[in-house]
Amino acid sequence: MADRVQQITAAARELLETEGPDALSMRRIAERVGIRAPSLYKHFPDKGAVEAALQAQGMAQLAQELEAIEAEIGVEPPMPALARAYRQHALANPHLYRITHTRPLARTALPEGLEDRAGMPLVRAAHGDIDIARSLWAFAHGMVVLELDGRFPPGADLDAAWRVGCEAFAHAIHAKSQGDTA
Amino acid sequence: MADRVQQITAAARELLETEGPDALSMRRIAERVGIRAPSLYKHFPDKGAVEAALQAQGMAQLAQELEAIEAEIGVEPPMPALARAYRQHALANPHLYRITHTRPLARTALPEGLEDRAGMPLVRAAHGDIDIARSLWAFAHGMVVLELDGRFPPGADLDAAWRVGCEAFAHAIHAKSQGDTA
DNA sequence: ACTTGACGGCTAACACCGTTAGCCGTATGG
DNA sequence: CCATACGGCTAACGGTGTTAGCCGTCAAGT
Repeated sequence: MADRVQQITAAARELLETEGPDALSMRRIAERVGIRAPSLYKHFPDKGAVEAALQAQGMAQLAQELEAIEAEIGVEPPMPALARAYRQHALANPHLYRITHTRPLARTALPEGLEDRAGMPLVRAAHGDIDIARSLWAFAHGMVVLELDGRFPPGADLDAAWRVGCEAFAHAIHAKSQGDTA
Repeated sequence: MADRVQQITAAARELLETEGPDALSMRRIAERVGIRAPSLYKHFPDKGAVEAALQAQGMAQLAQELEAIEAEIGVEPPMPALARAYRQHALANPHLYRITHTRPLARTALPEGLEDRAGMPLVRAAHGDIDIARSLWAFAHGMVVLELDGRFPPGADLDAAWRVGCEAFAHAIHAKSQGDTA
């Protein structure tokens, strides 16, 4: 009889990961918890609220994994490692990634500061340049969603695309730092 | 009594653009055409097929707009103008862009060569380097979907993010060309 | 100790969704 | 003249999110 809210989000997450987003229905979630669908509304106002809870989970997990990579590498240039971790997170949790990052973010339901925390590794990689950080984020997100949606041609060399993108941004960061100190 | 298929796709497109993706139901489409929902299945095998027709429309329109920009600019560096056109297309047709580019592409329902045609402007901007073209595409797509989903912070300077991204890729293209001739 | 009220289940139901089965009028071609 | 294909239709199925309303249990207050 642990916290029902937690039980429900756990059931939702398992359902999402094992059977995909179409299986994420209120009735299926309730079934997994052992209650009926209308009872879910005693704990969540609507389906969007349980999806928001999943977004919070996805965001927290991404933040944690990126921070782990930052800690692992030393003074190495962080970009290729960060990019690899970002892509790996998305490929390992495709449905969670999509529900977390490919729809409006339920910011009010998010733990304070979590969104910023998830973004900081990229900001640090960009030496604090917020514009570069945002375009770098867009690049990584774009690569990931295009891959998840099967949008690249079948034989496309995505490692190469990631590499040239990372190099382009690494150069931009380097040039910006030079310009700053000059 | 013009081609019912065309009538249906036109109704679907109007519905999508004016009321958003939730309004794109078989019953609503049929209502707009003046028939009942089951009759749609005399012309399309399922809802996915009419969505595929919309994807074809979205892809063709994007290709045409990018080609128009290419023709308009002369030997100027094409990237900022292409990026502007790409973004403008997405912002002007947000629902069409999403249905066209943020799900698996129904390639079999697409006119022959259209997908390649839509990608060629970016390939040409990348001087034929397919890896740069793909990462550039990911950058543009990422910027666009993050903006459409309201993922950037409220006051974010997206023009600046687009600019630094374009500059980074422009430099990569330039460097690659130098390296090729060297 | 009795009552009250909140909590968290439940069933029934509504309005919608995509889709199928099966019927029927029309219009065309052999 | 007949047959067949075309393109409408109604009825229905199983699914969706969600609401209304009922009821048992359990804790707190008087």
